[in-house]
Amino acid sequence: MVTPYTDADAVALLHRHGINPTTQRVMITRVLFERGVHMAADDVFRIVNADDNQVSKATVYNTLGLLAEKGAIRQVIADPVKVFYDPNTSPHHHLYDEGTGELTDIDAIDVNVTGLPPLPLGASLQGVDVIVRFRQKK
Amino acid sequence: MVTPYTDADAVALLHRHGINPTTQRVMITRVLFERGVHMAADDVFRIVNADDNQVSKATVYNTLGLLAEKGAIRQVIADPVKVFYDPNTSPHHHLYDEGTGELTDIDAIDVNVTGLPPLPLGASLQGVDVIVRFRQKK
DNA sequence: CTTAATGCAAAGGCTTTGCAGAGAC
DNA sequence: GTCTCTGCAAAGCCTTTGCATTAAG
Repeated sequence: MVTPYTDADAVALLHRHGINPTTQRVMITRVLFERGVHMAADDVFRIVNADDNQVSKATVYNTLGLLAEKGAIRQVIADPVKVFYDPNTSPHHHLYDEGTGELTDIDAIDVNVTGLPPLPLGASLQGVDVIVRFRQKK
Repeated sequence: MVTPYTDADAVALLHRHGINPTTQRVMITRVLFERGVHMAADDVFRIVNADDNQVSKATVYNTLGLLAEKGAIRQVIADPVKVFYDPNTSPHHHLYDEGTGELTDIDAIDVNVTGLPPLPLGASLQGVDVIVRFRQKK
């Protein structure tokens, strides 16, 4: 499903995270937030360039890295081969199909993680990832 | 810390998982289980070849993959760049330092994950990974 | 002798980097 | 004019693969 997400929305989001909203960054942001689902860098690259726009691979990688670093999106490490980028930054978890490499969301509403130990001194928590890995029975 | 872990222990472990215990496989198994900590394939490769033994990179990768597939060790996907292999297959979770890439264990004894949704039909659970990501304050 | 495992080197996929050119203010 | 961003291509890193060689029973 494609949620309405305008250039103005993207610009606002970028500003909110202290990122200079250039043409390419806005395009990349829109691709992610319109669809609202995590994708790999390569997916973003392909989609951005689908409708004749031109954004280089380097810019896609750099921008995704920047967005993640600034907290506008979230990196999801679940696949041994590639990183997913998730526009959903609210607490939620992931279901990972080891057969297909497909990643889907689990709402965090009902999920509770308790009993975690305290962090090392001077450390700031970046997030708690819960990844449920499954495989289709053959 | 290096726990006593003999060739015979390694052979027994391999047998238990239906793996033919060849010289190289025993060496690799010992490296992991003596130290008892997760390491990347490259670490294993370096250690195995440290004391003049000769095991090729391909064999290290193949063996680690085989051990993981057979359930003798566990793959940990926490670093965007490389896969860790963990000789500890009992339930436990991980603390990941985004700055250094260092991975440490969290006992699962006190950790509880509740409220997970049911799996898709015909799926078998491979595991639930909890990864606590932190970063040193600068 | 037959089957399985190993080693080497090359290839592959994802990501990062260096640097020149283009764009923004 | 200065500073930032972009694009291209090359390089980097981890991992896999193909195939000939070697070991095992």
